[in-house]
Amino acid sequence: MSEGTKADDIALALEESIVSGEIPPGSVLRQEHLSEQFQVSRTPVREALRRLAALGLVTFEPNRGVRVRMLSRDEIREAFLVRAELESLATEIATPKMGDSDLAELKAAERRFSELTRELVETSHAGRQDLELAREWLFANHSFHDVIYAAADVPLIERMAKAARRTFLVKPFWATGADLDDLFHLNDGQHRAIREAIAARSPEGARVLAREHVLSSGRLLEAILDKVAAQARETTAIGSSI
Amino acid sequence: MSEGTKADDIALALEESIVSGEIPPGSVLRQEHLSEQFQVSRTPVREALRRLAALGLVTFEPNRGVRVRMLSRDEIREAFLVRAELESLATEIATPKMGDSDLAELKAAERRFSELTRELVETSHAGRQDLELAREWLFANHSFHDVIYAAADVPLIERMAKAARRTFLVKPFWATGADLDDLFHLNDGQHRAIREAIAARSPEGARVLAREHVLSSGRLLEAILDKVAAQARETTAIGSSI
DNA sequence: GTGCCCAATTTGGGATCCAATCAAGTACAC
DNA sequence: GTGTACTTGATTGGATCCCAAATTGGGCAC
Repeated sequence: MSEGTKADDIALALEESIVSGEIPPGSVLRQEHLSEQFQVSRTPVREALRRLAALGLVTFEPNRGVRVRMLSRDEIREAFLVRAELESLATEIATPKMGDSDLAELKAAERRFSELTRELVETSHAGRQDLELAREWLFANHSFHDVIYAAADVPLIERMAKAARRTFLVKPFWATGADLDDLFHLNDGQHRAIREAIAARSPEGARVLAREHVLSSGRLLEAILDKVAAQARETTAIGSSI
Repeated sequence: MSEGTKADDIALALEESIVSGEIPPGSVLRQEHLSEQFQVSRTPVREALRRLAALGLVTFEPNRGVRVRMLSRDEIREAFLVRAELESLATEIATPKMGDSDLAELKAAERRFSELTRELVETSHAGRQDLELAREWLFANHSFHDVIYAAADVPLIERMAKAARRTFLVKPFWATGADLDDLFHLNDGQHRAIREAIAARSPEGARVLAREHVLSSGRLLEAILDKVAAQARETTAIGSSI
């Protein structure tokens, strides 16, 4: 439809669904079901799944099916380690290359992210769970970093960093609470620091800040996962007492 | 045959052929031809190709075919930048984790690589072109680094670094000559320096050395490519005068 | 030489079909 | 009741045949 082959379209659509949490980790993807859903035969579906498998988003379990990968805590931490490394490199490379318009774009992305962070925290305090807001928030975060990738203009880094970034699932992000506000706002503030270092033409400074920022994002995600896990345990406990 | 599905087997076989230079960059892979070659139908062949495409080894050109990617100088340089970054991280992580047996293994790999480097340089001086030797040499180089990856025990880093490493094609490596000996032996010596830093339990030192080593490997490869290009120009000039 | 049209390939994809495999249930022995 | 073997149903991996659309490489007129 949009562009290229059906297999590509399906792969992209599935990728979106998986990253956004619409299809939860651990699910088994039935070929026939997908072929109905996308109104195609099994052939392009299977090709799309092969692609996702190569990207590490799903795993083939021969004769049993394709399962959406479930990442362990270790794997998530590793993904942030890798991202920290790649992103600091990208930032270093991008710094001397960024013109005024790039910096303006960066500032706009920073501002949008700030707003959404505030919204997300408020919504969360109000006890609501807004998946769409969480998705936008995550998207805004990515946008900020994408400006840097685009300026660095090293496709391989961008590809790999984005691959590592797919561990950053949307789903848990409505599950915040007062005790995480600091982490959220820290995360937010770091964007500004990075931008200022870039504007000050300090590749080394920007590099160090970018690294620290990604690692700190990782700690935020881990804190959120802990919280979700704790909530799940609580729910289970209540459930079992009924 | 070996393990898993046919699509996986084919993908692995093709990957080997491409990296080893048996299938040169720029070739178009015909589905029917491959299905005859591997004695299977087009179905698993196409799935294998999708996987290779996701790994970045080939590109789908809709309705025209699948082409083995041809990397530009820029892309090759970028791949080494990324590898330098990932490898220095892996080395830092691996350093405190490596036991005596790991260090022994590393030393063995280092020694084997030294021998093959000597052989490769000698063979090259004698004017012979031994593709099999070049392949072994490259394999020995990879083995050294693989010991470190294994010790670091971070699968994501390993996967990504190996993806970046596939730019390191075997083919040009018989094309050495006297003026590259220094680079070859420098490269060789750096392995020793890295191992010694690891043995001295200096993660930061090992990290810096690993980074410098990969970047220097990149310079070696670029020098080789220049040489090959120069030879090709020469050959063309002679050819055109006939 | 340039432009245009046609035929041959080749791909993307659909529709069927089948063997191997696995999950789950069932029967059976103990 | 528990453990084991058998049967069954669902699903996958793959083969085979099919066809429309796109690309390519001429040939042919001009």
